[in-house]
Amino acid sequence: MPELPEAETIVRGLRPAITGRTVGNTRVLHHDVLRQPARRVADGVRGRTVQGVERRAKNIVICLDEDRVIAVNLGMTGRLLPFAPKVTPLREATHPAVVFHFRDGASLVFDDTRRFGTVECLSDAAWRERSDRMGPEPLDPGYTAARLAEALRTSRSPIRSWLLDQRRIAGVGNIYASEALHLAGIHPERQARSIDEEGAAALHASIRAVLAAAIEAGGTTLRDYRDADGEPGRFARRLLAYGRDGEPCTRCAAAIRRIVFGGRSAFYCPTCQPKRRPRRGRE
DNA sequence: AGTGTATCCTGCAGGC
DNA sequence: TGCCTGCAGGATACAC
Repeated sequence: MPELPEAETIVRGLRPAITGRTVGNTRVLHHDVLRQPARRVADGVRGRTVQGVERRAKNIVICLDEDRVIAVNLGMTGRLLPFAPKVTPLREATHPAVVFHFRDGASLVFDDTRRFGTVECLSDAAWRERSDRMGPEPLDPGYTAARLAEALRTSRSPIRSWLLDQRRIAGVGNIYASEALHLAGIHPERQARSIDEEGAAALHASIRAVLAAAIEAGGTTLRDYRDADGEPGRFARRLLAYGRDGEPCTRCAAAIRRIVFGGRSAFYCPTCQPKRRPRRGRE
């Protein structure tokens, strides 16, 4: 569920809520969200203090002192809910999977209905290695249109699939892939390498614009997503393509279509996003 | 290097 | 009301 803007929104809310707090006991209610023994997580975080909270792609990284991080991937329905001292976290969460108790009585709950999310305790080096395998951050100032164009040049995969591949670009998921392609006027099934410099520049600008606008709006809530304060995002009503099949395109009024490939739905406007590259100049 | 399929899980909407 | 099917912001493993 949560893509880059949702993860970013959570990070911003979490940072002031947990930075400076020291972890005490950890309670694991659902072991399947861990990728390592519960003991290793509990021992790895106990006694360590939160130095900061960061985001990488769709992951939330809680940085502890003494060379440790808690890396959280929210999957489809994951939430990270901080609670103040004296609040009973298990009474507030609906599907608690892991509870981190801080020594001052505050707590942090990883709550995940479907439990596709993951929680890991890693050394800084192990996390860096993981992070190095992920593609560039689209909002990074160093991520240029030329860089995107170059990366697209050799790939035969459909651009929507390309955008979802976290090794090629970080943080884009199914919602914002559809939105960015709609804004850029590119059909989701177009081969990545068929997109020329101009198209890549449009896509680059669209990806950044839609991600930035979604962060500004606190993310997109379709059903489950909530920020660290439990609030839904406000970007859902600004979606122009995702989930709008049958509705008129806001630009040309043609009906938005839904197609399925790569096992997932893609939404696009058949006229604004032609499958063949639009011809330039005279016929 | 691609694609399709299945898997992990729960919940909700829609059809009958 | 109940039962069924299909669908869902992700990631990965597999066969072809």
